[in-house]
Formats: sequence, structure tokens, C-alpha cells
Amino acid sequence: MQIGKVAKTLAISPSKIRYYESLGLISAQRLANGYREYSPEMVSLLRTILQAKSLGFSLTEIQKMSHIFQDLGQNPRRVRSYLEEKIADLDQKIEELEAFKHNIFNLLNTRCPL
Amino acid sequence: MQIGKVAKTLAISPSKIRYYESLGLISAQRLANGYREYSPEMVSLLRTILQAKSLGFSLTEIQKMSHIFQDLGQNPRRVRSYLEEKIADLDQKIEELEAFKHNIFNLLNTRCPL
DNA sequence: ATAAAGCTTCAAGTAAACTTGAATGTCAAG
DNA sequence: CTTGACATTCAAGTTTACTTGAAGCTTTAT
Repeated sequence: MQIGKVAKTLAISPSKIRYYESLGLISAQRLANGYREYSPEMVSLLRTILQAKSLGFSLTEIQKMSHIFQDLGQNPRRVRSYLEEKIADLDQKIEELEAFKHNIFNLLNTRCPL
Repeated sequence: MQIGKVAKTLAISPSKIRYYESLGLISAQRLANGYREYSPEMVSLLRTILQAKSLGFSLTEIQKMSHIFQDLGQNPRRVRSYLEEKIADLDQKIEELEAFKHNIFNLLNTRCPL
């Protein structure tokens, strides 16, 4: 899959994909003419990166996660503790979101009972 | 409460507080000498703004929410529909976080069973 | 054959969210 | 009474995450 089609599939710009590559977040094989060619795996990695981004992770943080994942098997203990930390972060964020939601919900029912 | 103490309490910089004021997100009374003085209400508004920020809302979005809240009672129907939309957004974000968490969790248990 | 569409690189520009610096004023402590 | 820690404004600088533009090559369509 070439860059334009990947971009359309994921509803992002080709330049964003190149930018992520320049940061080392993703990589691409090259065709004979120099064009980038993406495997389904790379596309789904990109999708995951976009998901993480939309959940509030910075590109730096995502870069770190990506390196950790590549280390899987190399240093399983460190990987495990890192992932457990990430899960705890996510749990906390979920709780905060719930709390914030209830705040808004209360506002809706007490001050705007239409 | 003066700006330095508010900043320490909320673990942010005074300049951030002034910046938020410059955007119209918060306001402050002034003492005779021109120093800013913050009411407990304003401090808790600021805390809420920081919470919203950490949940991924942009300052522009927060500005919009703030205006909407000030309109409460003026245009209750619009407020309600806006808040319902926000709650739906939050619910979706919570779901995405759960999904992402399970992804990481699976990774942990299948590829790193230490 | 030629134009349009798509790809390449590299450098520079942009927007959001702050921070920093300069010049100055105020206040509490020794 | 002055030193140090706080405050003020305003303009300019920084970082992150991209986008845009220029100059040029490749592929597709007419």
C-alpha cells in the first residue's frame, strides 16, 4: 500500500506519515522507484499510534512505548513493569474522565433541568 | 489568595495563570497595589480547567464550555444539547481507553508472561 | 506526447500553549 | 533603608506537532 492510500484509509495527510517516519515511529519499505510501500502490519501500527495520540499520549511517549515493545523478550521484566505502569495511568485517566463526566451530568440535572 | 500561592497550590507557574487570564478563561480581582487576588471559587475553577486540560480538552474548547456555562439559564436548550454532546464524547473516550488498556494487557500476558 | 496526479526530499512556515526576559513597582525582614 | 522575594506588563522566544512550498522525478490518463 502506498502512502496516499494509507493516508486516505486512516484519514490523515501523507506528510503526517512522513513526519512520523522522520521521528522513527514507523518505517516503510521502498519500491524500485523510491516510493514508500506499507505492509498491513505497519498500517495497523500507525493506526495504534493514532489511537494513542487521540488518548493524549505525546509523540515522545509513544516513541518510548515503541522502543519498549521492540525490546520485548530482551528485557521482559522492564517491559512488564513499564506496561503495568501504563495500565495504571490509563485506569487513573478513566477514573478522572468518569468524575468529570459526573460533574457535567450533575450540572445538567441540577441547573439545567430542561 | 495571591498568584504565587495559587500557583504553588495547583503546582503550576504564575505565568500560566496570567496566560489563562489573557485568554479570558479566568479572572481575578485586584488589590490596591495592582496584585491579583483569587477567590476560592476562582481557584476551583482553575482546578477544573486544569483537569479538563489533562483530559485532552484544548483551551479553545474549554473557553467554549466556559461561555456555555455562563449562559446557563439564558439558553438552557442549547446548553443541554452541548453538555449531552460532551458526555457522549467522554463516554467514547472512556471506551477507547478501555480498549487500549486491554490491548496493552493482552500484550503483557501473551508476549511477556513473566 | 503531454498534462495531471502522485511520489520524493529538504527547508521553512504555522498554531497552540506556554515560558522567558526586561524594565519596573511593592512589601516584609534585618 | 536597603536587600530579597514577590508582583506588574509587554514583547519575544520555545516546544510540539504538524503543514506548506519549491524543485524535481514517476506514473496514469487522454
